Amino acid sequence: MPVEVIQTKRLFQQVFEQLADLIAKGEFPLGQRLPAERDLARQLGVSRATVREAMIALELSGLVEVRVGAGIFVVADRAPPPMRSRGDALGLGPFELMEARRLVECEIAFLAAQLIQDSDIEALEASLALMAREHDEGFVSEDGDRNFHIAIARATRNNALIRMVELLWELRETSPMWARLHQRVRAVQVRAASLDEHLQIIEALRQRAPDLARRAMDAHLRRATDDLLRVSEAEFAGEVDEEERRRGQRAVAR
Amino acid sequence: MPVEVIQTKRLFQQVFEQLADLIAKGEFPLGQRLPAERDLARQLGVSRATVREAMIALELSGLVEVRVGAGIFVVADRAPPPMRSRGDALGLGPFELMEARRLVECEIAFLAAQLIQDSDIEALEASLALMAREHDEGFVSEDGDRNFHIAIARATRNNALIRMVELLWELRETSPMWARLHQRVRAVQVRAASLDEHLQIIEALRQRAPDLARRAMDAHLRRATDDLLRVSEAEFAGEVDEEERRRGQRAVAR
DNA sequence: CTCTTTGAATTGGCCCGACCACCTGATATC
DNA sequence: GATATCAGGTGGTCGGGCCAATTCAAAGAG
Repeated sequence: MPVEVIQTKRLFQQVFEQLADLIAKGEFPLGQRLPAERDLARQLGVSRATVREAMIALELSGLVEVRVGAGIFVVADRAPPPMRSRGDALGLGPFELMEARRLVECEIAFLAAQLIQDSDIEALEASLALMAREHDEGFVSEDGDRNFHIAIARATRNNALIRMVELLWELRETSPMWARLHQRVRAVQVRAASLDEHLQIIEALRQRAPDLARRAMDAHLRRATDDLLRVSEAEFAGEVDEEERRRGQRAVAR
Repeated sequence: MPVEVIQTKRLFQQVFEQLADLIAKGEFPLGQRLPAERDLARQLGVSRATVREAMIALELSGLVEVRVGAGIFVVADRAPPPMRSRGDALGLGPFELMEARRLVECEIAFLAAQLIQDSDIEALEASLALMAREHDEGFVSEDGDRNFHIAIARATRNNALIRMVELLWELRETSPMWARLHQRVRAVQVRAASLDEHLQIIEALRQRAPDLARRAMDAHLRRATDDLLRVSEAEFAGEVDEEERRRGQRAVAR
């Protein structure tokens, strides 16, 4: 027989949910001060410590702001985003990522070439130097690579674009297939080629040549996709599903 | 003279950060039990209530798991997403958003036209119908618009691209300038034009015409940017800073 | 000897009352 | 009218206390 789920939630969670609900329903309008902790505790029939714990949860959720000595104020009426990346990202394959990167980073390079400043170029060269150092030491972190691509986005001075490139790298870390595939790619060592391609991208940006920058970025990402594809064919013959495989080839052939 | 920032952080935050740091550094390996709350309180020189508040923060961050009667266990060694959207998004302007949308959504439309299936087109028509209904009733939610653009991304079958379009709409909601600007745009009513443009995009996708779809999407987003620009000139002469203004005009003229 | 029971120790959950530093707004002062 | 002052309210922190859940080893049953 199916058993009932007993009130297993901790008190502060119940308080948190109730308050979050009231805020969402507009019972506590945006900007308004919540009742004092002591009052809430009395009204809810719990101790002040419990209310405080719920407040910390509300604060971490970005719903309220605590102003010492003044009170607790509503600063948002709903929790941010459900953070869909968790669920969705599980089925996210390496070629999806590369396809998305080619789609946006080429255009970002195009735009960056029009807006880049000398200080940005210095940042790019620093990232390249980091990659070179990592390469020499055999210590292959991806920080250099990541910094490089984010630095280009930064050159557009567009926070939305920066955020998007960051998202792509965050998604990569949640992709289960990625780790294994990319480990193989690193073993095959293509870092030298990658370094050279990055250098060409920098050169195009330095010349403020949008079309050239876009082409250089496209070539870079296309080769990276090729490497992934080759490795996936060699080592993971049955594991990469058909749709993914087609995506990889389409990305190359398009 | 530059003043020092006083230790204004609340105690539980300091405890939280210290513990999160120790966990990240591997001092408390993954899966291991943390010292008892009472012990931590004694070692840290704070009260148990403070430690408990920090624990709640750690738990909400997904770093630890509380098992009543057994102890508190490390379940992850780093916070999931840096959730940069908060900080960055504050300085995020409407034209940044539109620039980013034009950059990626045009290419997405191009790709979608190659991969779209009949079921996707039905979803698009449903979104359009929702928009039309919203328009007739004067009840202008943005759900229809949002669904429409996400549905196009969905037609690419690429989860990374879908996630990116979702991100752009999430960012919009955190943009302070956006709400005010867009409210004005709605007042000027351009919904009818928007509906027609959406229809043309659907038509291009139905014909599986990539270039046409890209152009239609570009025209749509360009007009939307134009409207924003016009409103910002009329109503917020001094409030939109110069960089933002240039971005808007560049986006139109490019 | 193995398996079960049981109970003491440990742990987190929750509450109480108190004190402090800080913020705010009304009051008193100039 | 502008400014300085002060009392009340607010969150921050503390220490102590009791309870329920968990654990695990010792005691008991087979």
